[in-house]
Amino acid sequence: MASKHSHALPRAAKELLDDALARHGLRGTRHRDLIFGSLLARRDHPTAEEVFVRVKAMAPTISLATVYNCLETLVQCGLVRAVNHERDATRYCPNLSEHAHFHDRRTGRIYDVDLPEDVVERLKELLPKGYEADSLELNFHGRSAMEKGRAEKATAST
Amino acid sequence: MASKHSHALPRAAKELLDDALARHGLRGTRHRDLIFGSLLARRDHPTAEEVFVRVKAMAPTISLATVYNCLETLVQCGLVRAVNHERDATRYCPNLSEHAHFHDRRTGRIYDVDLPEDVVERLKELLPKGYEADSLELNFHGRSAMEKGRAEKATAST
DNA sequence: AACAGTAATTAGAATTATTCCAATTACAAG
DNA sequence: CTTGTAATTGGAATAATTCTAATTACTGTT
Repeated sequence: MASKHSHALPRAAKELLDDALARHGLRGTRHRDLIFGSLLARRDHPTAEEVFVRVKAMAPTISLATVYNCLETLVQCGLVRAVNHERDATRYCPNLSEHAHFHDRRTGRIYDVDLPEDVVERLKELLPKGYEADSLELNFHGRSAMEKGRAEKATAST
Repeated sequence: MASKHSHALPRAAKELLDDALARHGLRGTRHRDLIFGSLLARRDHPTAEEVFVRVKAMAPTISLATVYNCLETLVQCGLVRAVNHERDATRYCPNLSEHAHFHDRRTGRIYDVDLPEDVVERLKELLPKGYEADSLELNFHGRSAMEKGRAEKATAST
């Protein structure tokens, strides 16, 4: 049975979160903990709605607005990345390392793809002078050939 | 003074369009001409609304729905690319060559950045096996240092 | 030129993700 | 325990886009 703390933040994550919030002059709250925790517990790029239903299990009174607020806060603090694909609902993933995304056209799932730092640097060299990129976003689109409809290396998403 | 044909399609573009439409079993129409023409005439990544107002000058009765329809048609035919940035309105650019986009945070403008074929190939090699990408999307985010608020090499956007 | 069949266009309603708002609640510091 | 600020809330509001159900325009055929 899932205890009230099945998604409790590991000590390290908790510190990461509280530090980041403090650095931004924001408070640590139960909802922010829960939401960050739910993202870490299941790294499948959920939408705000999906986070909402997951988190409601542990905080039944939470509102969707709060989920949006908290997610936005986490993004601002650099702990979470917002991932957009066309006009679909924004999805969220805990950041940690630089990576690209692979969008499977067939299933709609999103997979993380490791993106080495030196590749990022090389890409930035494509920019004509005068253009300073502080970040970049790389998305692949195609089909992943998975035998049993299950992810192998990368993390799946709805 | 702008004549009724100030945005008339150059012969080559007209052929490109009609061929692409024919290949997809679609008809050439005045509206499709106008919209494709307006994109080519000013390559500044306009939104559907912006295309709407531009095209209304020459076809005052055109509806926004038609603009959306035509843009979608052009995208399907591979003549135009839809560009998304976060949750902003989709912007459209005539395709022609493989390229990345640079989003200027300050102005919101989008610039095209040439993306050599061999770089694309190299990037696809980042994918673990089992993942077949048929296309990729590369977006830079940052600030462009332009002296007079005017584009130098790349094409500006609203 | 009239006809049939399909495709394109239209105006406006409907949808959807997200943001805004004004009111309440929860903390944190003095 | 007050007081100020930040967080949360539910519901209304927004904005881009899509859908719908007609109408209109072509295309190819007689």
